[in-house]
Amino acid sequence: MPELPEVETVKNELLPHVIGSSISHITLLWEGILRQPSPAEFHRHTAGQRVAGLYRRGKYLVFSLQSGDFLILHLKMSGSLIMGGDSPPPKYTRAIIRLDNGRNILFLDPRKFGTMQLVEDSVKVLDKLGPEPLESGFTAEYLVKRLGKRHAPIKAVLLDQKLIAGMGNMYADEALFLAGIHPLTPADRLSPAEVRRLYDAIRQVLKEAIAKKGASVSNYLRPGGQPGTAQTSFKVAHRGGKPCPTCGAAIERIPIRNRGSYFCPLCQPNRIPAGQIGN
DNA sequence: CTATAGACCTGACGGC
DNA sequence: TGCCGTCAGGTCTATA
Repeated sequence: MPELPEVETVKNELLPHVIGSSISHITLLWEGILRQPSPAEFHRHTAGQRVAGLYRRGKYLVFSLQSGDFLILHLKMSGSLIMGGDSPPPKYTRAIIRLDNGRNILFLDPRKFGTMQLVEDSVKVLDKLGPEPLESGFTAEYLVKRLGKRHAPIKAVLLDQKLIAGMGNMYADEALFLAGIHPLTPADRLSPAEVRRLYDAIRQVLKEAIAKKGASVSNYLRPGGQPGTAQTSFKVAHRGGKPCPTCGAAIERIPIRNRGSYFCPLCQPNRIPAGQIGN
């Protein structure tokens, strides 16, 4: 699942292929991928445009075009961007960004959740996101302040993109494990010391995952077609029933907000009195 | 403002 | 062999 480290890797590895080259045409094999504008407008405003910059914001990938427009992509759960040539596109290819250097960027997405949109102003799409967790706007003080106002389970709150841009299910589980915090703990019941531990854990988990080029647990592949390796060092995420690397206890999986949450019942003890569980 | 459920999608996998 | 339920889960919208 592409989260911050995966999108960061895609951006880094796509960068040398796109900067300075121009889009000759974007083929939409499944029109539903396009949010806005209409396909006709979209083609008219992307054809011939030079790519001036490529950025990541949260889990969004942003191409800034010579015209001043922004092409904004989101891979959601099953999307990946793969560099290709002229051979027939593989199954699940939903769009092809054709560049004038002969290279193609294939947008693969089996589950059709991914999106693409062209906007004049990126603010409307990106401004609702909270701070980047690896940049200076994200501080322990900020996290203490914001978590103190939220009573929902910390796991659910960590996934709120208005709080931390780019956090996703896998890395939220890993960060909570590293900080020794049970995922159901109400956010406003964490002590400042615990929030500081969580702050450090979030940044550590994301940095390590970027160094390993992201995690390939299902569909995610890097632009060159290679998998990332961050999943090999997961302690709890997607490891239900397997032994905790610290204490050996079986990793548990519980649904929180309809999302699988993996944790170690011994290393992340539940401090909620019986009867109060049941969000 | 916060919180939560449902919708959007399709494939892999396990049980019978 | 096939059928069914579960799991994967980011974000938007509606509702309280």
